[in-house]
Amino acid sequence: MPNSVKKKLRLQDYLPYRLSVAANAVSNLIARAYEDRFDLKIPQWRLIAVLADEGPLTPQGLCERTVMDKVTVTRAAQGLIERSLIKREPNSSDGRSHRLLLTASGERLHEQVAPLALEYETQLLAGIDQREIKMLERQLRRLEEVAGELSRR
Amino acid sequence: MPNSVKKKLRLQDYLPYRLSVAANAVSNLIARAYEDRFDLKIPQWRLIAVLADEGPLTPQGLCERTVMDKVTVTRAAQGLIERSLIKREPNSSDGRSHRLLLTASGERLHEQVAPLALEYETQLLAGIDQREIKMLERQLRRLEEVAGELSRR
DNA sequence: CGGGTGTAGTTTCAATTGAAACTAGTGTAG
DNA sequence: CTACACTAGTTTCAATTGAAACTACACCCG
Repeated sequence: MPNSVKKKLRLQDYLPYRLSVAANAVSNLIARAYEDRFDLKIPQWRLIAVLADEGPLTPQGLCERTVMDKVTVTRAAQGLIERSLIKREPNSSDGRSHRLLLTASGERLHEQVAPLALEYETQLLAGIDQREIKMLERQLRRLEEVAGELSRR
Repeated sequence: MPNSVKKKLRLQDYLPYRLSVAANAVSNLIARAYEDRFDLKIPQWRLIAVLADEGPLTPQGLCERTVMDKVTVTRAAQGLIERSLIKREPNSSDGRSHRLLLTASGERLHEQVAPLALEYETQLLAGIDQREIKMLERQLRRLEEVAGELSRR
């Protein structure tokens, strides 16, 4: 593109806008589903998903894997502990920290939520072919990375 | 895919998660830029962008075009009115409503923000070819639409 | 060791959000 | 007309968010 061609700005076609709108629509859908059926907020659901997938982790580790603030992790964990879906164990290697892990009932809950989560994903992606899905995922990761770099300047 | 193949759930590969993370990274980047340089919040910037593109609109019209709540629009507009970037005119055809439009200084501000906005978009999409960009946009619109439909049941 | 600097997690507080209540004007049916 | 149901926009209130302060422990240096 010759750089003399100035693109006009239309919010409707502006990528950050489209991205935000799409993400909100999807988030709201899923948030309502988990809230209604399992009384889980999204941060709580994320902790459960990660703990089920990776096993015990410190809050720190959960922050990294969920890209959530440590405050958000603390609070999500408190809620789950109250419901005995996860529990704490001391962290022998660092007394400031602790390990969080699913209880048996947390695991059972996860076994219920996971299929629903996958079902939503399937519905959302229905009619998009496998190749495009891969590409979409790649681009989302790339956007995240580039945005991260730009903001670190 | 034979439906006996059960996909395992990994948060890292879960589309709604990736979408949310990417959108947050991009939003935060842009939000900081506008805030720092122009003292604009994202809802305010959206109003300006739409008014510059489409001319005077009612709050209602702005809700539709920005996919924001009417409360959010009211508040964003209040802030802009205080700074005289937009103004109100009575709506002759409906006394409950009014029209919002950019002032001269609002237009000047828009002329400053728009190039920055486009520059960010360019940076974010750098290295993705035109065809893939179109596809990404199409998929984001589709996700939004499907999510909307699913939530309306 | 003991003092100082750094880090993990929690708490506090102020800002942002959106649902629900509210206000004022519209439009229609009798 | 005028009463009633409805809609546009604003305000109120409670929930969510994250930055900053705080607490408790870790780790390094002399």
